[in-house]
Amino acid sequence: MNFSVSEENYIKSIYRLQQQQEVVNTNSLAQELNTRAASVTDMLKKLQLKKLLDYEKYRGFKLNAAGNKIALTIVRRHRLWEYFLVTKLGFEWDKVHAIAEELEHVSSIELIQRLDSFLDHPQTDPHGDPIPDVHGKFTPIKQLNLGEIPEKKSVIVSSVSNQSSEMLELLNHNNIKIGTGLRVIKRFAFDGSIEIKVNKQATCILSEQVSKNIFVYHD
Amino acid sequence: MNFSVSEENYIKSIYRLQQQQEVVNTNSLAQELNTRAASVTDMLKKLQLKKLLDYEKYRGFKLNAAGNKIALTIVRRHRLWEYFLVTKLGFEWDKVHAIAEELEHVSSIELIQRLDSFLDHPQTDPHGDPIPDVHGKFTPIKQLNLGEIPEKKSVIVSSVSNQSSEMLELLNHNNIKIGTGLRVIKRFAFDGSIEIKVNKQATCILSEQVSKNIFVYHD
DNA sequence: CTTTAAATTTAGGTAAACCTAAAAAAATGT
DNA sequence: ACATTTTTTTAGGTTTACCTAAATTTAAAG
Repeated sequence: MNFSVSEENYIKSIYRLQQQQEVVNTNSLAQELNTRAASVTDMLKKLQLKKLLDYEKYRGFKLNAAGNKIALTIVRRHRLWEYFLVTKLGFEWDKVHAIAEELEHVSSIELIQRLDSFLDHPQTDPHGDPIPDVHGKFTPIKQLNLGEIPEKKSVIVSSVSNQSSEMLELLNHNNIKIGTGLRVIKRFAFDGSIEIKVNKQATCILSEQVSKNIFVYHD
Repeated sequence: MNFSVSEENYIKSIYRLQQQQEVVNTNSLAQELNTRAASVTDMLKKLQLKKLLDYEKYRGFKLNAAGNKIALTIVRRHRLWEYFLVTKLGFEWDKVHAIAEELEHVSSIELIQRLDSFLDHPQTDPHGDPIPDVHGKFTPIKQLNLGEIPEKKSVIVSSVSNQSSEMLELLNHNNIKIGTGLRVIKRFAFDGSIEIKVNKQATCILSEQVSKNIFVYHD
């Protein structure tokens, strides 16, 4: 079956929210998509009609197996294009999200197959997120939230969940990228901010809001 | 200014028709876009309002300077993507048109700049058509129509104007591609078909309809 | 020079994807 | 338990890009 750009964006956003909350609600999806709750309800009906969604009025909704599969092909396209933009065209990793957001809707199956080969079947995108294979399978990296790493622990940055330009600009400023080694020096109970050492060199302070969006794995 | 996918497709089609006819008419544009005359009229008003079009009711229309410039940036994007698909992803030259048709609407200026550099600033697309530069400039190759080449003349294929899969399949079958040497053996007055020798080897017959869509330059 | 035919535009309507405002259901506080 | 707040849905409207059918303009033919 074939989906409109709007439908694909809804599917992708529902998928993303499901990583955090088992069942998604109308308002959070509206916020995610920069639209209004009433518009979301309209689209939910449509996606339910197309049998991609488990949806009970007033009770929330989630993608079913079919919906999940489609979400994963969109995620796959998005992350392959991001990888292309960074490794082949030389974009900075914080500039690719918006462009990949457009490219991901070009739906030729052969295009994505060939792009994948051309890029030598990359496993993760420039933000460290895994790229699903043709069947939607991927090995999730067991990631820990930087906001929960205790003092004196050393870790390596694996991915960043909030990919806004503002967020990534801040990370760039502090020389933090995928693969960077971090060590938590001090944790401030007052506001949840943490002091960290970056690559065994400079130290910096990250707000709780920032550290919650950084995922890491053990050194 | 920013244009919808529909607007861009109209602009591109008007540009293409203008290569053949100075002033474009509603019906031929409707046919080109696989839509109805009434829909075309709707869009003409819109494009005129946006000051991209010289349009006189019932009298035909053409792109003005602003419209032309936009057409050329779309053509540039389309041809760069076609070049990418063939040289980097290994697509056959007759399979890329539809995909480039989607990719061309991704509008990031930086994307196209970087793609152009990545491809080493190609001058022509896989069909032999010149790729306009950032300013819309390109050097048109002086091309002759194969349908008008006299008997016993040898020429080289420079481009193909009808890029339908069917047309290109036929050319592939006869081993004709950009750069192929052709010699007109005989011209049949009855139906305008011609007998040609391909690469000094096999001979084949091309209908007038086909030969009219092949452009060549002197050997 | 009028009649007919062809091309084009207008009028009015549809579907997709949005919106605001009001109604309905669910959650919350006392 | 019931009133209030929050969340969600419904009702009805807008815009874009289509459509058909009818009216208008231009071109062609006798």
